[in-house]
Parts: sequence; structure tokens; C-alpha cells
Amino acid sequence: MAERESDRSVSQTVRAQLSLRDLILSGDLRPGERISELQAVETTGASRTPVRMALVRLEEEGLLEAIPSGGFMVKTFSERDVMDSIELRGTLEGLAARFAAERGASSRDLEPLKRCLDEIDGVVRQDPISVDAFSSYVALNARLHAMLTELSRSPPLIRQVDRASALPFASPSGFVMTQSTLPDARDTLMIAQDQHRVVIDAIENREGARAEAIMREHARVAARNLRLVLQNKTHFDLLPGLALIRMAGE
Amino acid sequence: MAERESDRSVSQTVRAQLSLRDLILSGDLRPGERISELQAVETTGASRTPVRMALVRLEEEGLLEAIPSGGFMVKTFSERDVMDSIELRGTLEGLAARFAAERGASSRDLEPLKRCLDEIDGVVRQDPISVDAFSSYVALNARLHAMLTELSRSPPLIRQVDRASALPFASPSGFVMTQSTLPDARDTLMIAQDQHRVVIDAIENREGARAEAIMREHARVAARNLRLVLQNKTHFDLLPGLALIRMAGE
DNA sequence: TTACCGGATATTGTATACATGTAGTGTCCA
DNA sequence: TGGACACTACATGTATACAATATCCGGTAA
Repeated sequence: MAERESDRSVSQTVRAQLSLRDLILSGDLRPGERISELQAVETTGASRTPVRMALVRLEEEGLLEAIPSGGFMVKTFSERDVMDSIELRGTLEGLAARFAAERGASSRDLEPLKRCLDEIDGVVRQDPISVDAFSSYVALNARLHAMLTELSRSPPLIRQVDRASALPFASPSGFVMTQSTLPDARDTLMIAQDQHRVVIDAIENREGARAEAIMREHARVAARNLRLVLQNKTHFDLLPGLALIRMAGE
Repeated sequence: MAERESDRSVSQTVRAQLSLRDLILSGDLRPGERISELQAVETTGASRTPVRMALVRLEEEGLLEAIPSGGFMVKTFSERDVMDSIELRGTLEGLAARFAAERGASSRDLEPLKRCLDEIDGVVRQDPISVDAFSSYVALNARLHAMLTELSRSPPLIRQVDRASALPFASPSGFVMTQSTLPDARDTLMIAQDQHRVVIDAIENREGARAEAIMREHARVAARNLRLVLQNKTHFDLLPGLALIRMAGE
């Protein structure tokens, strides 16, 4: 899962960060547990200095929590924390869509978005949708959301959206895979894709409020999927990071 | 300005962070300039390890930018970056207010907010307002905004609001001092205070949309003040961090 | 005169040794 | 038997030494 010796080009810090993130999201490092630096050194192969840097970055990323007496522990999230993180991401993406609409997007700007839209159409058109197609959807969806955010042309906002999407269960593509086995999976994807189309239309027509409202609602599709996953308590393996959610009974 | 030998209790990392932040915001480290670690070591008195930690944290805070080839430089902000950061903060505070309204706040929850409101009334009532009173307003205003955000009872959101308010020119109290010498300073404070009162009223009555809209508009008072400051090109010394804004000509 | 190449210098990335503070455990006393 | 204190062990915070790499300057050739 973690590339050990490979990628000699990237720094030890980045390697340690990736490696530790995998360990956290997979649940190998259990929530609430203190992360031992020495243990992390053994696991990642890097020395203490880059490991410490990685830990600081993962704290800022929201995956770790600083312990007052020193060191870090794996953060835990309540179900509402996750819902709020999704709503937060939707609000920020909504602001980005409004900025894009108000500031105007040329057809040249919108062209790559529309191409992406068409590609997603091609994926959603199949019935039933294969697992591979779901993977394609995830990639295309992530690209579309990234381009929509970029359209705001606001570096501070793009930065914050990225931060809000860093948590895997808050990311735009987080819950796509979890619903891949559900019977009405295709319907959900179609609805989401329709929202994609509408928001781009709104931006094109400079309808800021409409663009904002749609993006907010669009995020709530993920919220619905979260509820489904938590109710069925299934497909936990399809979203790394779901292990960080502490259930109702503590 | 920076406490050198004092506060032996706090870690070197925190001391270096505070010290470097002061240096950045005061403009002693010029925007766009690479920050030399060795120079930082000399300035702060800490060794390289805590200095590096501090640099990483300041990057996450948004004050520094990583240089691809290594190291960090002081970030620069366009006027629109600053405007967007204010709008962003307003949007997040708006979401917090909506959460507070929708989830309900008991009179017990609201009591400290109303006390703070009364205290601000006491400050704003004087005419003309002394410079000391302005300082009091800044402190009370910061407390009120913090309590309003807390009312959302959403740790992820509180975290993001704090991050968005970390940039001094995006903070709720950022531009209060800059307007202290303006003729209609008292009027602006009165208007802002009225918005405080209205948002608390909206939360009390569970009017989510109203609470959200008011908080967004409330942030735009800061945006107006920014325009005034940039037009008059005066009182730059009253907001540390204004030195980071690059003007229209380059 | 300008562009490119090579070396010297300085700066960052990494590893490790040392110091300090915390947590855990065991024993002793009430 | 329970609690408190002291001691030990370990984990983190800090400092520094070393290695690799980027930058800058000077020289040479086109």
C-alpha cells in the first residue's frame, strides 16, 4: 500500500506523510491512540526529523490532534462532524461557484468543463454501470469539481476548498464508491450529473445565487450517501477513513 | 516586540512562531523574499529544528509560501485576495450562525453573548470614542465573534473559521483600528453593533437563513474599511500585515 | 555582447545525539 | 486495602553535524 523504497525523488517528509496517512485512513493506527514517533520511524523508514514534519502537516490536515503534553493522536469524528464537514465543503464550493458566476467565465474557460461533462455522460449512460465505470466517474468527478473551484479565480478560496476536501469523507468523490453496489446507484449518479450541468449553466448565465445554491445541494448528495452507509454498516472498506468515525455507542 | 528570553515555559517552536509572525506582519521580512533559516535562527534564538517547525506552521497559517526548490518565502496578497478572504470568513461565520439558529441556542447559551453585547453598547455609547475605547471594542468584538462561532457546536466548522480568521486582514477585528481616526468611525461601529444584535436575535428565533445573511453582510463592513484604507493609503501602521498587500502597480 | 557552462558557496534536507519532562509502576505508609 | 510518593523508563523537544542540492558568479566561446 505504501511505496517504501520507490520514488527516491520525493523528500522523506512527503514519503512519511503519505505513508502515515495511509496507515491512519486504513485504521491500522487506531483512532484516539497516541502515535509513537519511534514506531513511525520504524514504519516509514525515514528518520525522526521528517517524521515529525509529516506529523505536523497531518495535524494541519485534520487527521491528527495534538496532545497537550506532547505528541499527536489519531483524531476521531462523530457522525455529525462528518455531516458538518460535508456541508462545509458544499458551502465553500457554493461560494466558488458564485464567484465564478459573478466574475464571468468565458466559453473558452468553460470548454474543458463541458468536455468533462460529456465524458461523465458517457460513463453514466451505461446501464448497469460497471465497477470500472464507477472508478472513471470518481476520477472525472474529482476533475470537474477541481475545475469548478478554479473557476472562482480566487487563490484564498481554492486553498480553503482544498483544505476542506482533504478529509476523505468530506471530499466530493468520497461516497461515490460506497454506493456502487446499491440498487439505485445509477439514479444517484444521474441526479448528481444533472446538478453538474445546472451549475455550469448558472455560471454561464451569471446567475450567482443559483450556482451557489446548487453546489450546496450537490454536496448533500454525499450526506445522503453517508447516512446510507452508516445505516447498512456495509462497504466500510470502500472509503478509507470511515474507520475514524466513532459510532453512536461511543 | 518579540519576547526573547521570557516565557521559558512555552516551547521554542511556539516562541519562534510568534517571533517570526511578528517579523512577517510588521514587514521586517519583506513579501516575496526568501526566508533564510540561518537568519531566522539568529533572530529568534531557537535552533534550526524548532525554526523549521515554526516555518511549516506559518505556511499552513497562510503567511508563508513554500518555494518549489526548498524553503519558504513571505506570501503576498493582491487587493482581491484580501477581499476574498474577508468574504470567505463572512461565509463561514454565516454558516456558523445558521447552524446555531437551526440547532437552537438556549437562553443559558445566549446569556454571555448578550452580556458582551451590553458591554459593547457601553463602549459605543460614548461620543466621540476614545482610542482606548476602540481597543476595548476590538477585544469585545473578537470575543463576541468567537462565541458566535462556538454556538454552532461544530468543531470542524470552528476550526475552519479560526483558520480563515488567522490572516490579520481577514479577522473580524482587523479593520476596526484603521478606522479609529475616521470622522464617521462611531457610525460604523454602531452599524456593526446593530448587526451583532440582529444576528443574535435571529439565532434566538431559529431564523437560520436570516442569521446567515446578516453574518455575511457583517463581514462586508470590513471590506468597506479595506477600501477606505487603500484609497487613503493611510493608517497602514494600525493593521500589522497590511504590508503584505501588493499594490496595483506590481 | 550575450549565452552557456562549470565550479564554489551557501542553503536546505536528513540523521542522530542529548536533555528534559511525562507517564507508568512499584513500594511503603496510614 | 487503598492511596500517595518516588523512582525508573521512555517519549518528546532541542541542538547540531553531515550530506545533497540549488544558486550565484565568473569565465569562455560563439
